[in-house]
Amino acid sequence: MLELYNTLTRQKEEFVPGTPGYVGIYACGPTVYGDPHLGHARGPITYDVLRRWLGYQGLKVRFVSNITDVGHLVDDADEGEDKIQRRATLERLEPMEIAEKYTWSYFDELQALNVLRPDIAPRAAAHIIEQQVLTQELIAKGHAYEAGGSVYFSVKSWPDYGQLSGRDLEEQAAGARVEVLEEKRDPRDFALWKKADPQHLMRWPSPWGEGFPGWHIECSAMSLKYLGEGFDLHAGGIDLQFPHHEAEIAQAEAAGHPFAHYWMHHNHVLLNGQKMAKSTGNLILLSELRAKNEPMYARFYLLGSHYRSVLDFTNEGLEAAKNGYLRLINAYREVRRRLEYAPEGHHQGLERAIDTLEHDFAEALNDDLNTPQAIAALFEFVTELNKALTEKPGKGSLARAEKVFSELGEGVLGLFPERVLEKQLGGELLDGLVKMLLAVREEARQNRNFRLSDQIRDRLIELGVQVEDTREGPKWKVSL
RNA sequence: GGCGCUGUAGCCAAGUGGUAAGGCAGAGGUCUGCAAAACCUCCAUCCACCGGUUCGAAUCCGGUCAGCGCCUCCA
Repeated sequence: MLELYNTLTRQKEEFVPGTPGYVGIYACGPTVYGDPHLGHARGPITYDVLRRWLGYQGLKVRFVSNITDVGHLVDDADEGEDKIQRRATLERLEPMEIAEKYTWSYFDELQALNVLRPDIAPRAAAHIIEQQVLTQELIAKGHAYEAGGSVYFSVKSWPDYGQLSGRDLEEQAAGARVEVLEEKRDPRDFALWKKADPQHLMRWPSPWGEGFPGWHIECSAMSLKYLGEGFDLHAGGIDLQFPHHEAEIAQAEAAGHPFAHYWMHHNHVLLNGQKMAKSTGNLILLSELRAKNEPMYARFYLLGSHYRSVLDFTNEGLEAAKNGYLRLINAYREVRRRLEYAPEGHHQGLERAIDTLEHDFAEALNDDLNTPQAIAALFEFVTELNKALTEKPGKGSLARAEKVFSELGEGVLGLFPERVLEKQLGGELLDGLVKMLLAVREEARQNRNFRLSDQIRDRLIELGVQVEDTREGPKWKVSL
């Protein structure tokens, strides 16, 4: 039984889908106006594990994650240049070229991190009609008003506003630091539709003149469209809790559409103790990370801390994650290798270790997606496995061990994609060449010509090939 | 100023009332021609600090200090 921390109620609750057997999840995606950084990966990886875990348990999951390609203004929700337009001007491209370019770089980086693609990745600009319809519903119900070609949501008309973030809006108003537009009836009101200035490039016709949608409205419109009223779970970064998610709820429910039942918020990745953000330049791009390291190290690193905790990224931490990851994947590789020639039979100790892992792993993930604890269970299993391996366990138990790696390690945590396992194998040509060199080296070793044998080994290491001498002869693999 | 979160070994990180998981690093050992991988042993009398509740607290309550986040765009 899965329990998740629900931001709405501020406690862990049993996760019960509205329709038995089916789960609808909406996760806020990025505004595509720049290269994605490590911080952008935390949410996708967290919710990736969630959907994989639900899927593993036999639930049919529909995972929707949007791409914001319009409506996000530079300074605040009411004024200023559109972020994408500003970037377009800078790069001398059409705004949609910018959106397209960074949408793909986002998905490319997530793919390298073994994050499954959303079932639906709706673009805000492709849902202008839906956003306008929702806006009209709000006007009709008296929760929104038109002013000067723009439409604003009337916060005062919706008493529940502030519920998700636990804010007292009366106090908020007094301390508001945003310059207030005169056309707004209340400083807290936010835009559903904005009139386009003459120089604004992204614009659409509407009942209120040419303009573009406000930032918050897209998520209400698209989540309702693809998941229906009262869908199961809405997720996103902790920074979106207010005002973005608060606004989403208000827009949907004031229009008469019951919204999400559960809310999940993941915490930030810090760098040098500070939040990673495009605006401050304090960040590590996923592309940089990928150029220097196997991206799976980063995925493993992120899953090593709980999603609701802040994670301060350091190179030492990444190094530690790398070494731990290697320990796990080495064991997985060895199991696969042994499976090819192991005798029939079972190994009691190994069977017991697998039972323990299955139990502990499930318990950990069911407790609000406690991935650090699930990984700890994996490590304990690997220690037992390695021990059992010295006793030449039979195929039956090895097959179960293999299954646990592929179903829990890869299937649920997404840690061991075939891509990485194949990378270690190196391919047919490399396999042939290395085996040839190792045969020469073995001959040298037989003749106790260790100078030559060590030279061959050292040169191979320089080229990224690791050699291990075992009782069954030399083994090799490409270092990750 | 308002709201909230965090502080566990050299580093990372679980644990929220019953006497400190796991990983990395480190030390010693087994195996090896030497390595590598793997295994074994060791590595917090103690959970920022001070009070309190309790038979019993890292875990609950109050306070102090430190760091961070949100309140404005942000994963």
